[in-house]
Amino acid sequence: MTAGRPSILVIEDDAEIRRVLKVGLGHKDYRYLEALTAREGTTEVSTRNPDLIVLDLGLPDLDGLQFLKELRKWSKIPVIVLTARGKEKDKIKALDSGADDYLTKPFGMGELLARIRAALRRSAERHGGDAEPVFESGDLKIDFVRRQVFVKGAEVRLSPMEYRLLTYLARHAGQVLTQKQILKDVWGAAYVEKNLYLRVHMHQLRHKLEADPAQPRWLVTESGVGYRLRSE
Amino acid sequence: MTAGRPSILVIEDDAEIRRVLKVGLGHKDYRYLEALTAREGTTEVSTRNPDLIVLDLGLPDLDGLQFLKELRKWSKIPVIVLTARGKEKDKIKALDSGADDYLTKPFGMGELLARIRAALRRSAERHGGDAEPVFESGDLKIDFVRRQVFVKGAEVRLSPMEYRLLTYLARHAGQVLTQKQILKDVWGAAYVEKNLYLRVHMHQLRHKLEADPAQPRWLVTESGVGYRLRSE
DNA sequence: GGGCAAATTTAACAAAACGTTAACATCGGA
DNA sequence: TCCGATGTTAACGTTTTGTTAAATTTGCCC
Repeated sequence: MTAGRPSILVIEDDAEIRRVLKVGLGHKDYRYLEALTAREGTTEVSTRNPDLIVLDLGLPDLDGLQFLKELRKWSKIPVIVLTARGKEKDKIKALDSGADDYLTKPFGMGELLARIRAALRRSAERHGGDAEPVFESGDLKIDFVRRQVFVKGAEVRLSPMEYRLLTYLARHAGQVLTQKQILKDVWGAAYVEKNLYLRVHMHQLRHKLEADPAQPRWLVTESGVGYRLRSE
Repeated sequence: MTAGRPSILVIEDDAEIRRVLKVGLGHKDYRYLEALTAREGTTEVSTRNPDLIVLDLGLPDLDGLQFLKELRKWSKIPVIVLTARGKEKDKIKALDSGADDYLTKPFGMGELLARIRAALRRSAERHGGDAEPVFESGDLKIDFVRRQVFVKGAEVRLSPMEYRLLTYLARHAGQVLTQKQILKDVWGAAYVEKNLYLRVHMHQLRHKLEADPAQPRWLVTESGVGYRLRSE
């Protein structure tokens, strides 16, 4: 909501986790809403119009994934997904279905709050409408108009593919992107299986942009999932 | 004049008026081009890419107004319209359709020349952004008013095409321009596929301007994309 | 309008950049 | 310690860009 505090809808069947989240979120910065099932979640979303959703993938009635897919047909509300450890497949499927970020249980409240802040910030920028003509984070700078990339003020020369890949990551800065998503959007739908392309080009980008390519500061890999361009 | 004069396309069916304009325009300051019909005018525009158009509204085949509307879908070339006395309605419609100025017949040559100068100046300003009369970067200097180019203070002779290409790059200095963009704006819309023209002329420009043409300092290529004139 | 010089357009070929691929190394979790 | 996922490197083939010179067109003076 534009006025007052942002509202966060938690869709979660486990009472213990709900209790923790209610305490952690509802106190001062956010308005806390909750739903115990996907069905209930759907009505909550359409009647309360929350600013962000925290969704547990292991729901009793309807699969959380199914809920997400349905939601994405008509809404772009940011969704942070909670998964049980080891359910890597579900996590990736959720991201591919339009989730913005994920957290593996058990998680710390501090981390969840940080990810909520990041997602809300990205969402606000998206709504700001005008696509920023430059991206800046630390000493990495991308000028989309001039098609130039700088590290510490010095221009870096990128190939067409490298530039495409980097700008794609930058436009979704801070967000986890699955390998499939990246390949689909940067190379094209026919290339979703070509993970090697991504590895090689990511390596080249790190080589050109990172001070220490072995310890990347911006182009971080989310093992088992994909990559993320860290912002600031 | 080392770099060619602005070219003006006159679209006019009346032979007498054409004769007057040819004498008045074609003599020294401008290159005179002509077309007798709107159809002919369209091909002239797309193949010769003139700097300005003088258009008679009373054409035999297609209405001059119609021509103007079609033209404005793909080109911003300044157009000065000629109307017969009393056809006020047409005049207004022409301005609404994208004409830059108008003149009522009969008109004096002096007035037409003044309006042409004004329109060309406005057009140059539009393209240059700021109305800078000179471009300077390192020891490369372009005087847009005198149409002269200097390297380390010594004047360099450029062909008309070379000059057009260089000034186009200079007016977008620092920005990467795709081959298509350059071809469309420098050669004309009919030439967007003629990449070879661009390669050859770029080579000639480098030969004339760069200290080491193999390691260009200003006229850099953005592989897979296009070219860019680096500024300081 | 003919003829000359300059400019542009072609064509053929060379060089460089790029994407793709394979083979192998390394890392991190079970 | 094993295995899958990710990182690294170099080579290959293709596409893009550069180079040169010749053919054609254009502008222009007479």
